[in-house]
Amino acid sequence: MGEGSEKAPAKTRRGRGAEAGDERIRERNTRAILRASAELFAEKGYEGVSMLQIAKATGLPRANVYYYFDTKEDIYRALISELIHGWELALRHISPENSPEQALTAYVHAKLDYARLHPIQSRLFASEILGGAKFLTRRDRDYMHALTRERVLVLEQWMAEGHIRKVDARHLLMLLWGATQFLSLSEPLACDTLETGTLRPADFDAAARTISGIVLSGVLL
Amino acid sequence: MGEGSEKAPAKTRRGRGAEAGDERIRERNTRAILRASAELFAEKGYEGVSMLQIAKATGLPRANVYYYFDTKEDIYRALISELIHGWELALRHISPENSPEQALTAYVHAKLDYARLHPIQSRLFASEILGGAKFLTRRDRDYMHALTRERVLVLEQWMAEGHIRKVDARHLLMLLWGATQFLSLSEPLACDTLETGTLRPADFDAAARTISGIVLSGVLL
DNA sequence: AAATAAGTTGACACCTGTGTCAGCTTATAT
DNA sequence: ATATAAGCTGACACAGGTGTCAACTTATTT
Repeated sequence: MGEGSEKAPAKTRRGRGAEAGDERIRERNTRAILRASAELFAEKGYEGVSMLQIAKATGLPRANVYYYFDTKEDIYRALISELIHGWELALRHISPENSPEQALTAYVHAKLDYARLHPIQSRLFASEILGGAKFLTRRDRDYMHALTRERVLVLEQWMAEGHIRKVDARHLLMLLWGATQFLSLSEPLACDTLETGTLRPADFDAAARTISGIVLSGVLL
Repeated sequence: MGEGSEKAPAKTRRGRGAEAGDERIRERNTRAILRASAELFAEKGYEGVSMLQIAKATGLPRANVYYYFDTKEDIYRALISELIHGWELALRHISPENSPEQALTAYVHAKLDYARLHPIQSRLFASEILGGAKFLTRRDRDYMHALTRERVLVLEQWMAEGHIRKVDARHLLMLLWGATQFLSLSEPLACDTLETGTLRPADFDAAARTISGIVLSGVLL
């Protein structure tokens, strides 16, 4: 609905060696807004967050946020379009250049590392999908679909070559997605289950080992 | 915050044999409101839904909804407290009376059946957890925790007896939760991946077979 | 130092949402 | 038929949300 109207600041270089930090106010504030709003959106969903909340969390007056983003939707969309990166990064490990063992282990660990290091992005992505993926563009979805299809072909190749058991490659991928997302998305349940107050790196590590262990001995021949 | 103020209708019996349907208006409308609002909450989250939307979806004027529920929170809480049922139902299959094969297969199928037959409840539950489980009471969480602990003990028993491989039982449970939830929670992604417009029973069946197949041959000795 | 562009802000107009209430209609009991 | 309770509803007061704007301040250029 909103056109991506970018206000181009006149980028100018200082004569002297640029002091770190206080240059490019626009860049800094834009990032701060995105950072703060991601957490809010992940927790409360798109409608659950007001511009006032975003402004307060950023430490800016509300009207100032509007100087950088025309609408709340613009902020949300800017966040969403960044999210596919993590998805892609982990999936790349499932490649014909790796052995199935390497590939699946690396994938599971990469996915859980991402979940541990970027819990907010993980939750925001899940929240967007759960809400019907209404802000993902067709382009984004097509791109994800293409990525998925490539991995399906890799897995099916391994099956044809007798490296792994013949299962539905698509459902295997979804099993991995679901299993590797659970920890960060369902943090309250996971904490209750693990009888811990907060998820520690060791918990992610244990999850990675359990998941890759079970899936590997489940599919390897 | 809101006290559970129940307006007790004077339940009276008709003289003649009660005609089906048009008795107990209160019960019928209360159910209609819960039914309609569950779908909305699941999709948009608590804050994303207005009483007007609920009223429209129910087919009642807004003020009439307030006749049955004092606040929006009351509606949401009424829904949340029903959700643990599905959780519990599937978990019961993991019992010392079953063999590990039976138990795990039955669990996976039960969980996916529930997801297929009650997609709205599944999503609502996920949405509540993702949002931080803010409306689950301590009692609810303790109960779920107790249920989980029992299953962990069953699994560890099987490990001690040499029926299944030694893995972290808690993470095995979470693997199952995550894998069996993915299909209905991430419906848009699942549809893209499976190249289908809507999830059909066959898709749930394929998921159940893939998940139980991989996990079984992953943990059985 | 003067001019210009970038950044900041309080206030405004407007809309949507919540919860309440008095008074209405319909059903049930006597 | 009349009384009483259950159910329904339009209108209201209030709180909070969105997006805009003119005027102000600060930075950068010339």
